[in-house]
Amino acid sequence: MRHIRVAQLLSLDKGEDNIIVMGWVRTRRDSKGGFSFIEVNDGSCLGNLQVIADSTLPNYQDEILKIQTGCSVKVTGKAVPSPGKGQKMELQAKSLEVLGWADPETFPLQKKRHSFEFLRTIAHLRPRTNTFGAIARVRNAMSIAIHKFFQERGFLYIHTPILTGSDCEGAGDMFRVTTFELDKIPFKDGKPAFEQDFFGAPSHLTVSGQLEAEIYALAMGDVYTFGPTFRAENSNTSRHLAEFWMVEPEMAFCDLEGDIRTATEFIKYILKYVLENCREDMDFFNNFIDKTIIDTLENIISQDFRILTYTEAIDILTSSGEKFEYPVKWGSDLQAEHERYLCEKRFHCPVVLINYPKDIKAFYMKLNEDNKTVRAMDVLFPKIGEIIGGSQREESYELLLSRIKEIGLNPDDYWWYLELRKFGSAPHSGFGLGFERLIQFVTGMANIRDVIPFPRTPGNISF
RNA sequence: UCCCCGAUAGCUCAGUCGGUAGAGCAGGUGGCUGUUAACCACCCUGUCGAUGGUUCGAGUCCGUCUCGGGGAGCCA
Repeated sequence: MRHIRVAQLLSLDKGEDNIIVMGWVRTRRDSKGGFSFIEVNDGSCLGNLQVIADSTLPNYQDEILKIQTGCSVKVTGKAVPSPGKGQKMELQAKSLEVLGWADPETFPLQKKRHSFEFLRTIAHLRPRTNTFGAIARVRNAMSIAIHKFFQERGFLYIHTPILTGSDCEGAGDMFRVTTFELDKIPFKDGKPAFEQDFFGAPSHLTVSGQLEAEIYALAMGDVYTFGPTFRAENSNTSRHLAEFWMVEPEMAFCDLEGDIRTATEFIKYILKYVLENCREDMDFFNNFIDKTIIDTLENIISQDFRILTYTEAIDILTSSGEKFEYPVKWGSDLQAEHERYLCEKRFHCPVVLINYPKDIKAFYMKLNEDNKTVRAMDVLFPKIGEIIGGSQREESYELLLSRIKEIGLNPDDYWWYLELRKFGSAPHSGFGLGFERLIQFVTGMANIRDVIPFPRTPGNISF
């Protein structure tokens, strides 16, 4: 007896006896010829295994005829080439044991299509659907591809902290972490007495591992982080989560051009990996979610990304003749409609925008010689907008210090970050990529809440 | 957080001019078939999101709230 997964069984090139398969029933069809077809899925692949259960099985009348969508079963039998259409192999059951029943009156999943909104309310059951099974497999493959890409290039995987004492990372509102009883917080001089809290200081969930990654880049060379990130912003969109996963490479002795090269190669590598390793799931997305998704991915792999300076982008937008709701002006941030015009209408490919005005970018970005712009880079994708944000970092102690003061931050809070520029400073660059946004792009899924198993958004922490 | 749209059977939705609700799917029963989103017939299914108001009468009109969707902002 050999327990194998459905994916393995379906790819057998000849029959094999004494096989055990375990999984969940998707549908049952009875033949009055004296047997039933039972389709079993075990998550190993999109396709179901067709099990043939003959009426001579001892529990045929009592159990097998009562099997419904959702039951878990253990099937022992012989894998044989299927005489029917639609599958190469099938399993002739010698025994079929129901491990867990699913009352059809109350089991919420049906054989028909459900809305994603409904499935979100049953996140404990939605991975048993075709779409969410496919997403889980693609998400897994993309995670592996991320590690493969960096490991093949000698990057070191760094675990940066989830809990942070720096409340000034500057990338948005943070979740507070405390062990205080909320109804009896100790106060001192009208403020919470943080010195009595667990860490003895105000503490938060991280909004980025970048600053810590820089520490390791300036010791190990090329490093990357890949982990959860938290933003307490009240964002209610199809592209935002309060908890999401971010990939953040950081490279020593690397300038903005090297940063762009890595980002471009990285994205293409991931897309290629998914197309090569998740063909069945990608065909599914292409058929049922977005009819152009495979073409789109193949196009992006074969195309060069368009690199433009912020100033060039402003010129293109102002001379485009296009009517925008928000005016285009040098010095103000580009709106979603502007980014969409560049990607979708003008260049029909991903666009890399560089050299943004310093006032609309973070303090740690390296100042250009013009003293007005910084060595920033945003990678803009059609439909989903900004997917990567990165920059060459300011490596000059004096310039970084004056930038920190200029925007009103306290240099004491950044003492260790500043010291990196004092002792053996070196040019270095990095970027952050929103993992779920890339999954959205790869699968064609419209809502980011459907590409993470358990989405956290304002007002939603169930499951 | 702002703008727009929506909430009706387990699911997906229709519901006209204000007159106490319907279809498909699912489920049940029977039939049929190496079937494969199976098919055919019959049967069952409702706090019309919550709350207040207008009205003889509200799923329908008005106010408030909750939740969801699309867009915007913030960003990845």
